[in-house]
Amino acid sequence: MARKKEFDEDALLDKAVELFWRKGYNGTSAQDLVDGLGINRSSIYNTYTDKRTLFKKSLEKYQKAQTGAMLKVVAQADDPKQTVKQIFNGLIKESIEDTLLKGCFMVNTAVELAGHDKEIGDMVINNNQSVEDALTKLLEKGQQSGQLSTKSTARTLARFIFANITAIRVAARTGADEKKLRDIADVAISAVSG
Amino acid sequence: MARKKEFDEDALLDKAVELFWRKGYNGTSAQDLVDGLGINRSSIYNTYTDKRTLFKKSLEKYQKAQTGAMLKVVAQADDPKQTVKQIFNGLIKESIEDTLLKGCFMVNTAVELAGHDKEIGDMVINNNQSVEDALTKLLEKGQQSGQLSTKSTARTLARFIFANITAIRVAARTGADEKKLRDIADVAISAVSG
DNA sequence: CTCCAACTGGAACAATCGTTTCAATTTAAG
DNA sequence: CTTAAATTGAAACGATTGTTCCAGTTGGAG
Repeated sequence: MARKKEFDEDALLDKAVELFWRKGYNGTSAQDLVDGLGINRSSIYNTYTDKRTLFKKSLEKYQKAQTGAMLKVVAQADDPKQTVKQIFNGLIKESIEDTLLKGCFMVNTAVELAGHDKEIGDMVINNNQSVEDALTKLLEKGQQSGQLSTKSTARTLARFIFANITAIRVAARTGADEKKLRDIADVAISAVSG
Repeated sequence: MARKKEFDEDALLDKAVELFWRKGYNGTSAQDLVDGLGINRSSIYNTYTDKRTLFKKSLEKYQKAQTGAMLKVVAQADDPKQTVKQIFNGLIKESIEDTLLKGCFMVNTAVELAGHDKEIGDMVINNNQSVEDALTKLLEKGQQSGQLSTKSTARTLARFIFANITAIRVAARTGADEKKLRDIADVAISAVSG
């Protein structure tokens, strides 16, 4: 047999996520990847085929982590209204700690590529649908327990909550301060409350 | 004296806006500009200095048009709640007619560049502030007439409305259908209603 | 020790990037 | 008609793009 793989593909992918997340697909050059991943140009190409493939794998990894966390939160939620609040609190905390103004990798990709790259656009759409579905389940529970507003369907409320999450992440990318993000979250939360 | 300017700089800028809006700064090449503007490479450079300057002028033109329209709507508003509804209706109409999935030039730029180009980031921040201010005035009027909720300050509500406008434009860029956009707008409107 | 694959370093690829330059042409004003 | 500025076409710039290739080196399994 032969030599073992020296680098941890998974850790490498994390670095790629970081780069693409911060500077986007077009903004990240092959040289940026060589510098940022810390492995040789050749190794990048024979491990990940090409830049676009690496980008797709990075986005996929990010989305699995993100949707995974969301599904976990929803599954464990015994107090849906409190869970919604926690989701926003976590988001705001992340955002104000995000000094590099990365925002959300999925939102950034949606804006940069979804319009002219069908395959990547579909990844974004599928992710959005997963999150919307998870939020719908969460809000349904809250409606059944009388905690949340029943003036709209759970799905409608889920789309609204998802929209406000998106908006907060866009605002974070422009460096909006905590107060602005808090305002958005507060009104959004009260809108879905009974 | 000498020859007159042959092309209409303003009409040319509109074409540049269109290009940058659709494909972003990094996604639009000098060649795209030559093809899209329909004038010579040399003419582009001696009229607009360089690509980045042309981009800034394009963004500036877009923002003047956008903020101008918003200020006009707010100034003429005698029924603030109805005006908010009209803003969302117009937005949704624009979005579903936006078959090229352009979204909003300002939002796209915020996501692509605001994080790593300070000067352009400031243009985005200033624009956002103008829109927020205009919306604040509008919502104040509605609060005074008892039409709109006074559970939050007008500025807080304005930030919330602005956030939902942003979210709708991001969603539009991924090709979201009218129903999804409508859901967001409806809950947002009811959230600011008394 | 040998073998073979993983990996490295670096050169090189053609293509495209943004930009500059220049001679030729067009057009309006004097 | 002359003059001068506006505009064009095309070539060329060096830099960087994404990608490939290959000759070495490394290191674990047989």
